[in-house]
Amino acid sequence: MQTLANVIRMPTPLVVRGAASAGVLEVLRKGEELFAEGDAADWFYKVMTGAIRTSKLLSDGRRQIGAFHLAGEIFGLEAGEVHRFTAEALAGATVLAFRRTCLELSAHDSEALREEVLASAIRSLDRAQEHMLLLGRKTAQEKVAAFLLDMADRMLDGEGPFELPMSRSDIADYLGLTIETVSRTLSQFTRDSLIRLPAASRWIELCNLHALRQLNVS
Amino acid sequence: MQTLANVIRMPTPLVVRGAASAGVLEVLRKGEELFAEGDAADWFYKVMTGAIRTSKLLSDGRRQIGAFHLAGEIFGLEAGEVHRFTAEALAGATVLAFRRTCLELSAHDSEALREEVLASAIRSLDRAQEHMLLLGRKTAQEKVAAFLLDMADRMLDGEGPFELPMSRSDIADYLGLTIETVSRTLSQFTRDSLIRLPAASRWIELCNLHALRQLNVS
DNA sequence: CGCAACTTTGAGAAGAGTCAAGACTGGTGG
DNA sequence: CCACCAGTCTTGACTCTTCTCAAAGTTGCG
Repeated sequence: MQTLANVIRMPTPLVVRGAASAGVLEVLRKGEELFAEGDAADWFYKVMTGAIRTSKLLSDGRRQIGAFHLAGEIFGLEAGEVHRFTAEALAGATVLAFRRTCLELSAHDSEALREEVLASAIRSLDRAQEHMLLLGRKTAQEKVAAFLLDMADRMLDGEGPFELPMSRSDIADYLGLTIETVSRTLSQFTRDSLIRLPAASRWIELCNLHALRQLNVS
Repeated sequence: MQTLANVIRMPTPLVVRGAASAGVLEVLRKGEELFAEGDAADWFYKVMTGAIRTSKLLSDGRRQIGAFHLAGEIFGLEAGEVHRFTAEALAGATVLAFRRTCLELSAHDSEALREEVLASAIRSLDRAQEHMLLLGRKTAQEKVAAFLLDMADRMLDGEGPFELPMSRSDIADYLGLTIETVSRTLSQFTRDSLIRLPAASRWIELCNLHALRQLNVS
């Protein structure tokens, strides 16, 4: 189903100025795919609102989510001609799409965008390094604690419960665990009073930051 | 022992033109550290000869190697003021060092270097994505098969045995396994005639590429 | 309200880790 | 040139974390 996204992209693109340069705004609904592994990589994107997951699939269905991108982050830029991972909206999201060719023009129009893109690529690489350490060397408890602290840090301005934008399955595929292990670990954290799960399963409150940070070794 | 490296680095830096821009050549001996996690990130590097490993350590000593960099690859560029991982030479290696400030000058001198750096960052991100999939979702056998095929592809121009530049411990820390599991998996591959280990433990020959590629799911 | 999708929980299996010992390699010095 | 030693690698026995399979409990959307 291509609704708003296409309407906006095709007849008369809605060009937004600001951020860094000109871009085309796209509105995505929950679960909607922005691009898939193997698609031509003519565009790259910046998250305006909502959250995007980027993932890779093995032929037998095993999935690894490489990152959750929140507002302000740039993603989808490729070295080759095609995208090397899939990007989907976690819930509703809006993104600004940029033609990849923008970067190739040597006009200094694109100077600012270019710098933003390089900085963003380096930050993504940083995050990827950190995530490889988590995937390769941390225990299930450490992984879940790291994830919760990271999400709270990025989504929350202070204390209190907050709503995770992703399912247990997304969390599992991000942390290299199964949904059962994620669920069991959250239950254990609840029993140990590290967190509270107030009924609706995507809401969470971190109660014992100190203990969570101890689990989140570094 | 600081030999050529210091001679070159200190009195009158040997400036090399070519590649993309000016750089300072450094010679590293086996195991020598180029920079550590937390060091000021005033320089970034391009591998000229040999191989470099980049890694992160947890406080209790667990280590994750993020990448092995072979000739031609750029690494060590950071978003912040300090390096977020350690870089060490696997065996002897030479690298070209660039001042990070090169990139900040808007002169079009640095245009070409800048482009090379962005391309390199994107390629690194690509590799990181692929490696996260391996770390999070592949079995020990699949990890080792993927590693062997990748190394053979990067180090070898065709058939025949080749010498891995890294120890079992490096391989284990790269694949998120223990050295025992790496060793057992290589032994199993040998029993199954997928590879041959001709005495000297770092030499290896891939005998059954077809079977290895089947293990290396994608 | 009802059903599909998601989440939790349990029991058992298995892949990879740990601990321990022995073999091999490669470099050093006699 | 050979012997020795430290470091590296392999192998074995056993443990344990996490996965798998199964079922019951929730949630939330239509």
